[in-house]
Amino acid sequence: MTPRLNSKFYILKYDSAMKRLDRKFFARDTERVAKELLGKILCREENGVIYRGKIIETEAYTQDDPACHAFCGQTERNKSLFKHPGTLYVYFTYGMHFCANISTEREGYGSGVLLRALEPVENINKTNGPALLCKSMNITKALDGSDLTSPVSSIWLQYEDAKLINKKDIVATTRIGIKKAAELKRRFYIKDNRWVSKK
DNA sequence: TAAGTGATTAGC
DNA sequence: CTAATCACTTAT
Repeated sequence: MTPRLNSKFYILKYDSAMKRLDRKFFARDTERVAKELLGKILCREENGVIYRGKIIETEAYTQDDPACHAFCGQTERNKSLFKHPGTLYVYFTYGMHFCANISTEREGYGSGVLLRALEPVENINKTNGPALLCKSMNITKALDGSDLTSPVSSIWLQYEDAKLINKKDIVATTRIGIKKAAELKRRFYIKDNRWVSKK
């Protein structure tokens, strides 16, 4: 598979396909995926425009966790959390906001990582909160169920050779905006990053 | 600290 | 069916 230099379209498709994080990355322990997503680049293409942001804050949710949307089992709303790892779960809340998660572990088990904040990289600006980042990239319910690992998906994670964020630069603390299981330290962010959502 | 805003879900 | 809740944001 070699890109033809005279075909812009072909190069774009080739480039995108080769750079995407694959299913194996997501098919692991949810907390581990939440930590390793820090520093990765979330990409979204719409109408020929590519939006990019570096993930700098995440939260882990597993089916055995009372704060997880999947805790009471699968419903029409949360079904994407149960799909194969790397599936996007977008939900609508407070009558006006969308939030995005990525399913983890294995098919049939309801778990995922909430994307809470990005550091702008390309064509986005206000991204320091889970609903703000969705707004900045126009992530809506229409994308719920998307396979982030598919070479033709309009939303994906860019593969980066860069090293994982050093453990000493990852802060692990309590999650925001939940009442149940509020003591669990399943929120992770890159230390000293100015785009971390405010408490 | 409270309002805005409507889908989702649990409980009759 | 009804009512409470909600992994948020913005403006007081």
